[in-house]
Parts: sequence; C-alpha cells; structure tokens
Amino acid sequence: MKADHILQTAVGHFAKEGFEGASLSKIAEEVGIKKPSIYAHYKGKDDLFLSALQYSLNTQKSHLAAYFNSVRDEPLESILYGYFNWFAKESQDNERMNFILRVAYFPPLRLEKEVGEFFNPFFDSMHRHLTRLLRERDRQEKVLHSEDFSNAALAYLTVTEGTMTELVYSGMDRYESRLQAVWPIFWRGLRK
Amino acid sequence: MKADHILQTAVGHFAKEGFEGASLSKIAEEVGIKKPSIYAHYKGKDDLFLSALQYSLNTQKSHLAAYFNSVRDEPLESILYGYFNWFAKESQDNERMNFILRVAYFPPLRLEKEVGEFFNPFFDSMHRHLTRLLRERDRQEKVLHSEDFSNAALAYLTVTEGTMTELVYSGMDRYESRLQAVWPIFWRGLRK
DNA sequence: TTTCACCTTCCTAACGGTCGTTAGGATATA
DNA sequence: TATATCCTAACGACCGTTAGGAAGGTGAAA
Repeated sequence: MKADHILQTAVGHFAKEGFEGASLSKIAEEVGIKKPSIYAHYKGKDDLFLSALQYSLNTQKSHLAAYFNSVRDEPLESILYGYFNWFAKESQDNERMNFILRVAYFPPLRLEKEVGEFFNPFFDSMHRHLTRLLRERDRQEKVLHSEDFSNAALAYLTVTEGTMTELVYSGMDRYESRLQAVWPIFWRGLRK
Repeated sequence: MKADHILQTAVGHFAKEGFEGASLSKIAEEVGIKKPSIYAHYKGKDDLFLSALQYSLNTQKSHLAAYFNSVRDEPLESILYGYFNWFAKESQDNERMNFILRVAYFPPLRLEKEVGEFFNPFFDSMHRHLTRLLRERDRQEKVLHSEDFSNAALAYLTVTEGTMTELVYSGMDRYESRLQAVWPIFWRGLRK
C-alpha cells in the first residue's frame, strides 16, 4: 500500500528533522511520487504527522506487549534489564523510537494538545503495566526492598527514559557505558 | 545592549520552536526591531543560534560552579539531591535549560558537528567534576558502596538527565513525583 | 569650534527560494 | 460510470538574506 509507504518514510523524516524541519517534497521524493500525490492519502501535513504518531505508538505498544510476554517466565531482574537491550535493538532497526521520543519531548506547539492525548494514555498504561508486573513478580520472588510498586515503576521508567534519550543523542557506545554504570546501582537500590 | 536582547529572545524562541520552527521575524518583533536589523549584530540565523548556544552553555557552566561551591560543606547526599531542586528552580526562571536540552538531543542536522563541539567538552567536564566530587567526599564520609566513582558519576548524570527531560516534557508536578520515586531508590543503590 | 569621514544601527524594499496547499485533468481500476 | 491515484501548474505565504539608504554618534583634521 502506498499510503503505508508514505507513512513509514514520514516517520524517518520527522524523526531526523522534526515536524517543522521535515518537508513533504522530500518525503514524496523518497517515496518516488510528487508532493501533491500525498494529498490523495492524507489531508495534509498535520494529518500525516498525527497518523505517523498514532501508528508508531500502536506498533510500539504491541511490540512492548510481545516482549514482556516472551520473557514472562524469567526472573524479574532479567525482565527489567533485558528491556534495555530490547529497545536498544528496536531503535537500531528503525526510527520509530527516535520519532516517538522526539515528539514526546518536543511536539510541534500547534499540535501539543493532540499529541498529549496520544501520549498520556500510552505512558499511563506503561506505568500501570509495570506496577502490576512488579507486584505479581514480587509475590513469587520476594526480591524487592519496598512494596511501593507504583513508585518503583515510576523510578524504573525514569531510568529507562534517561538511557533512551542518551541512546538517541550519542549513539550505542555511550549508551552501553551509561547502562553498565546505572543498572547495578539502580538494581541494588531496588532489590532486598 | 541590543545584541544581548536579541540573543536572550532567541534562546526562548529556539527553546520553544526549535531551530527550524523559530523565525527571525518573530524574534525581531518581540525585541521591537525589524528583521533585517538582526543582521547588524549577527551574520545570520546560524550565527545567532550558535551564539545563543555558546552563551547558554557558558552561563550554565558558571551557575553550576556557583551551586557546587555554595554547598561544598554539606553532606554528599544533600549536595546530590539538592542539585535536582536547584536545576528545577533554574529552569523555572528562564528557558536556557530547555534550550540546552533541546539542542543537545535534537540539534539542527546541518549544525550537528558544531553543536557537538560545544557539548562534548561540557558533558566531559561535568563528568570529571562529579567524579572528583564523589571521590573527595567519600574520602571524608566513607558513605559510598563502590569505589568506582567514574561510573557512579555517570549513573548520577543519567538519572539527572532522565528527570530533567521529564521536567521539560510534562512540567513541575510530574517531575516532583518522579524525583520522589527515583531518588530514594537510586541513593539506596549508591550508598554503603 | 566646525567640518568631514567613518561606523553603527536601524529602516524599507525586494530578492530567490521553499513551504503547504489547491485546482484541474489524465489514467487506471472496479 | 464512479472512484482512487497520480500528475502538472500554480497559488499565497513565509522564509533567510541582501541592497541601499537614513539617522545618529564618534573622533580626527581643519
């Protein structure tokens, strides 16, 4: 489908150049069509952008669910630590993660409200999911220091986002060394 | 000085709209001059942007030094935790921090090299400074669990950047709750 | 003290270029 | 026949930038 091809290409351009920096001409050129042809599939730049965002968040959501499902029998530490490697690999494969992070932190001002309405449920469900995971796993493993699972989940999310942004900013090497630095300390603070 | 007024205004615009999104017309309008008058003070948009970045990093550097100097007799935990509150207040006062973070993570592609040459020394000196602080303070307090001060500093930087980006993205309220969640865990992992 | 050249700062006007978007028509598909 | 997809052409708006000149201040020469 051509509409999908346009959308995939747009994700890459929005990720690298931002909303204002990305241009419909260049997106069309990479797809192999002319600029006005985009309007046969999307109402305009805003529509393309929000479609790309919705698609990216949905894809991310289902990939996330698949990851957590695939490791559900492993020990809690493996699950939490493995997640870092998982999204490092994910963000190498394509630019969806990069796009999501950029839009999350620096949305186009005009679309701030719409963007927030996509993101807040996403983060909230992430937070809820993690809280439940910690609670259920701790019932079996009795490995966590505190029973405030909600705050532990929030702290974990903060650390993942800190390292994720590092990955986006300065690449895999510095990301790896940050992860090696932060994980032992953080896990030591988390466990019994 | 008018050049300074232009620069200060530009920092705010670049922070909110990004490099591509910011427009010289609007900057000039807010300053109270016409667009071409900017060219009496700066060679062009690139020059204004890089000047704003250099100014912001220098200011940030000296504010940072002043903070760490003002708390140098407090216990290590106060210094480290107090830093979170310090930069929260700093970023409320003006948009310099916001501008710095945005440029760090998503520089204009064309100026990526120049931007990196400003940032890498900044982060490296931050890392060195923190490593030394941890080592010297631990010699007195014997409070840290590990003697790998360099990695501890890197981990601390990761956590601060994670919460900082949260501050930029979703404001003071969510920042506070993230900080309350992450600090006890992180400090527990760091101390003896 | 006056004059004159120079420099800075700001202006209006306009440049070429790119932007997102629309109109209208060709072609193929159903 | 109707609909979807692509095209060329062109729209108005805004972009960063430059040309050229007015106003004002500075400082040296007459």
